[in-house]
Amino acid sequence: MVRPPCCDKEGVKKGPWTPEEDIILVSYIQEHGPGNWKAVPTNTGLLRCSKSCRLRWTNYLRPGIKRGNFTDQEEKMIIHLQALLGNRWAAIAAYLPQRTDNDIKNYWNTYLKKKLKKLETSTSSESCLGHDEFSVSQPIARGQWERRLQTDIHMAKKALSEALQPEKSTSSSNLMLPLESNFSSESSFCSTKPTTQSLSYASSADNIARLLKGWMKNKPKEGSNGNNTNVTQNYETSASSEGMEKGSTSVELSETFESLFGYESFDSSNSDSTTLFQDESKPENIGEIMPFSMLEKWLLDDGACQEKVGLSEINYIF
DNA sequence: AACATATCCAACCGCAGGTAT
DNA sequence: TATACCTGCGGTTGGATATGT
Repeated sequence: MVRPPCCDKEGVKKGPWTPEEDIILVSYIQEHGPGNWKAVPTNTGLLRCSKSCRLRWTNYLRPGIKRGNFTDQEEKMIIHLQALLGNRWAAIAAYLPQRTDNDIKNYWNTYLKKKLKKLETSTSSESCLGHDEFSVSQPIARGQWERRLQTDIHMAKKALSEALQPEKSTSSSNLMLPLESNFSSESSFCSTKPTTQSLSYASSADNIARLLKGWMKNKPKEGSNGNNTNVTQNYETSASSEGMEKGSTSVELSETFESLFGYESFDSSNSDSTTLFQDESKPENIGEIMPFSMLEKWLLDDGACQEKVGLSEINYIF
């Protein structure tokens, strides 16, 4: 069938969003909830296509998005998940609920890929083998790759274990940094690199995010479509993250990590368990992508299990 | 200081899958 | 069943900024 292009209409604005447009969009979503994107430009008067509105919301304005400064744990998660899942950024983003697929994709393309390549080059130079990070099918190179992965796995496990101990979780708390603290902390926000544009506009986004705070607390009214249920749950979670900041308990933190790494989190039948994954992403697909318990074990289990499970999975990829 | 080059990342594009009619 | 529409995804682009010469 012939599909009309989405954004080729005249009078449809393209390019960067202005703070004013953001406020209009956020105000509208605040009132009606996300979803039914087709109606958004019409109802708001925004000269944007529905797709652009949805993208702006999901990638930038949506509450609970953590920006900049990927933590070590996040970085390792991305590396491992990319090795397991390939360039399925949405699936990877499902494991990092505070990050958007776009963010992860950008991070991978602009930083991690180069970093891994550099690592691989330095490693390969030792063995006088020329190959990039993805051509590790050669036995010798793969051995080196596996060793590095094992080290990474070990470090990730260690970090996660520490994260599960609230009193020690200062660094790992970044993994679940709540929206407000994220924005309120200039250092955490702009520590990756001082981008003046990002900073200045981040302030706008910050303000918009704060506008949403009241809404998160008051919970948006039940939407007319099915999406809103999940989205509402997501905002509840955001609000609870806010609670974490004001006085997080070990139970909350543990639950958060259970949500992050728990198999039950993906059981759609368990509608009562509100998790960070229950947003617009498709948790039910994750089970299809791979057995999540495998990854769970890989990252969290003891060494023996780690090597058996993790490496067999990695070998499978290669 | 001026220019060239590299880097980053928000946004766009096209395609695919799901759903409604 | 066929068609139209909506939404989500991954790849790519282009403008802004940083860095090097």
